[in-house]
Amino acid sequence: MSADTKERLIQAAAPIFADKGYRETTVAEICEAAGANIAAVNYHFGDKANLYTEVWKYLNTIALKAYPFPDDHFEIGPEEWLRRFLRSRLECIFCDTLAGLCPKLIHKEMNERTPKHNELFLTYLKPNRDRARLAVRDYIGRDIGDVQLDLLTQNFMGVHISLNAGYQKHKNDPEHMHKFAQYQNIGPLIEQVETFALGGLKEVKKSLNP
Amino acid sequence: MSADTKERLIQAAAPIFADKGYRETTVAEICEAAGANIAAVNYHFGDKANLYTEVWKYLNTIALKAYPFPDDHFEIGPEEWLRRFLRSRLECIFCDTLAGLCPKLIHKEMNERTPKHNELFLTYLKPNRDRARLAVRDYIGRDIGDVQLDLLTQNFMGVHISLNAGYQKHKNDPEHMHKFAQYQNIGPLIEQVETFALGGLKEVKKSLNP
DNA sequence: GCCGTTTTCAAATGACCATTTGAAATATTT
DNA sequence: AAATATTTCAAATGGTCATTTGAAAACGGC
Repeated sequence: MSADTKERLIQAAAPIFADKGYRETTVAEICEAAGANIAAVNYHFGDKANLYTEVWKYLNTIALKAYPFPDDHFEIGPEEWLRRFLRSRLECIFCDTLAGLCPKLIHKEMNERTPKHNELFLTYLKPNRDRARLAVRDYIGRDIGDVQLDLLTQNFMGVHISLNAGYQKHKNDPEHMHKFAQYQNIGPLIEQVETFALGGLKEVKKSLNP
Repeated sequence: MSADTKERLIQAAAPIFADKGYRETTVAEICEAAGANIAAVNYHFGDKANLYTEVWKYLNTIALKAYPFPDDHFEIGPEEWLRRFLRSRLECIFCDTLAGLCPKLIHKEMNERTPKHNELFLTYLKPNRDRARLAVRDYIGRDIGDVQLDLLTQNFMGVHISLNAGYQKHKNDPEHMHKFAQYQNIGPLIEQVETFALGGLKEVKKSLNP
């Protein structure tokens, strides 16, 4: 059945792309994992790059459903929004369900210029950054230059991004395995990260006092 | 002259590897840039991977000389050490001399598993992380679990790492060009980043109060 | 159960690239 | 300057992959 093979290809490709990135993943191994013929990817998707964007769509939908973004911050205020945003990112990174493949895929993409990089960046990544920037601006609450705001947003976002990078890097490393993954109660760790990120913002806010 | 060609290859390869990473760089283009024959890399270095490690050695030496690490922190104290460490990393990232290629190369390597990854990581990256971890531990100054300390170190290091990633990504992007690069006076920006990173540490320290 | 369409398949194609080869050129030694 | 070692060179080799091809198989409407 056609639709079935197409779905199987996406589901088989997702963990492989997330594990090895775009270039290191071969069409052959995806097809093998999906139990499909070597020509299946080109038949169903045209080429490897299109399958890759389908995998993004697939994983992003799953992750967004399991770890939704907080609503806009007009009600809860920017600080609480930032806290919830960060928490949902961290929970997604450290979860071991399918949704966890999404941060993994992002991590791989961030440092590889795949054929679809710009499209993916604009569709899936930039909007989040822009929303966070808005919240950071409102949190600071006074005049701050564009460059300074971009820098601060980058710092804030960098907290979970670099955690993601470190986690992906060491997750399967026997020496580091114990670190976060097998830590039963991840809640206090997440709180510590929140304290760090919000603490950084707080000090910068303080330093901007007139 | 032999030694001459060898040097030329390293110097020509450095900016190319730093720009495109290991895999995307072809031996052919390195040789062309160096004005050498296609066989020169294999003749002088054995293979592409060995040339790559030579480039690491070359750029690391240059960067370390221009932006040295602070001395051990028994005299200046851990907070000042962390501040100086961060500052020297940031200055290196934002400089536009040859030394700036080193963070660029690191950035590329971090997310690509080159044949020499483990060796390079252990030689050039891990020692810095371990030194920073020591300083963070002394800064906190009281009992903190291994996992918590690793996490906090990762957060602190992540500040400049993710800044490096963002900077490398957008440096040549016409829309973002203005952000940091053409900013004449980078000092205040660096101070803001320091405030963020040290502020994060400070809050975590505070939250650990008995 | 026949016919047009869709999907699968194994084998071929062609592009890209690191590395090898062996001869020619250049440098070094005596 | 002859003999030897080193370095350069253009062309060939071989491996890896994405993609194509055209025939076979499965499917769906009638």
